Amino acid sequence: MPELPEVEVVRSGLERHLRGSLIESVEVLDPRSLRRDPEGPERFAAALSGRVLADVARRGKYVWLILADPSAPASALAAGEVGERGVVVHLGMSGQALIKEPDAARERHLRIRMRLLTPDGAVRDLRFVDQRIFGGMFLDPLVPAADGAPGASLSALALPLLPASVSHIGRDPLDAHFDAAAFRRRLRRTSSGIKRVLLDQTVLSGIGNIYADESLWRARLHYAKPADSLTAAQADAILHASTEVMTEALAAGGTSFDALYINVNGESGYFERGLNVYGRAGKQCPRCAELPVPGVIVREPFMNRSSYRCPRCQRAPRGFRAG
DNA sequence: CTATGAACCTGCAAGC
DNA sequence: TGCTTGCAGGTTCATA
Repeated sequence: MPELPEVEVVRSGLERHLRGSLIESVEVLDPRSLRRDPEGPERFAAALSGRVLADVARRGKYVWLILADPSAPASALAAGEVGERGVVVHLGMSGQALIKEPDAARERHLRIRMRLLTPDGAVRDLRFVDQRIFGGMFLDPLVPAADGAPGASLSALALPLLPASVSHIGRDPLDAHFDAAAFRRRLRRTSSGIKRVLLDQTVLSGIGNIYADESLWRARLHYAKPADSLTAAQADAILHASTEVMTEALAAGGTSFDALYINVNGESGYFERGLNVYGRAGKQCPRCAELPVPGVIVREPFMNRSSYRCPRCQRAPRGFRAG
């Protein structure tokens, strides 16, 4: 469910609540949420209990909690002295990371609970709630970023590290070290449809089905247009559009269609009203609305899901056949 | 290497 | 009132 803006809303909320907090205990209520953890629930809980959280970082749709170095003094936190592992959190389609009072009612899909002691002495829960269990948590070693730049798109400590299992994920468009020239070169190397490329998290990360469609609408491009047929200007237009739409969505607290996507305090974002095509089949294209014959948004099957576009603004490439 | 498809899950809405 | 089908903000792995 969540794409970059929604995940960043969660990351910044976690950072605000978790930096410097002590993990007192960990309770794994459903081991399926630790499917990707190599050592299993008991060792996961044991490894985290008693540790302090130094930072919360993100690349694309992946978030990770960085553990403080247990042998370093508290003053080392600010200097970026951190432990060797991070706790990766991926929300999948329906995951939530919530900060709650410990006695708050148990959520229906609560999967993992961490009891925390905050630096100012409060006791809080970090709760991982996930209806569909496509997301999860796992412990992962931190490794140097390939380019030596900070491994995360955003975090307080600009560490040149990231979890090993996130290292294949490309930088996201909001990352200060995103390489636009490399992105243009990558597009020229493939004849895949542009939306397929935008959804490939190794090319650039953070874009999912909503923001792919919204970016393509803003750039007036059809999802099936071969990447290697795009001009440099069109490639830049996509990059500009995706950066713009995700920045706007982030400012609005993300996109929420229902109670599934919420921030760490349980609040919904309001960017749904900023969407121009996604989920709007049968409605007029906002850009065509003033024309004599306005375009009407269509929904088309694409990669076992849906694509939304305006047939007037986003013409099919030559020889394109739907389905 | 690229490109599909299936698998992993639960819940909700629409249609019969 | 059921029951069935389709659909949902994602990723990974297996098969052509």
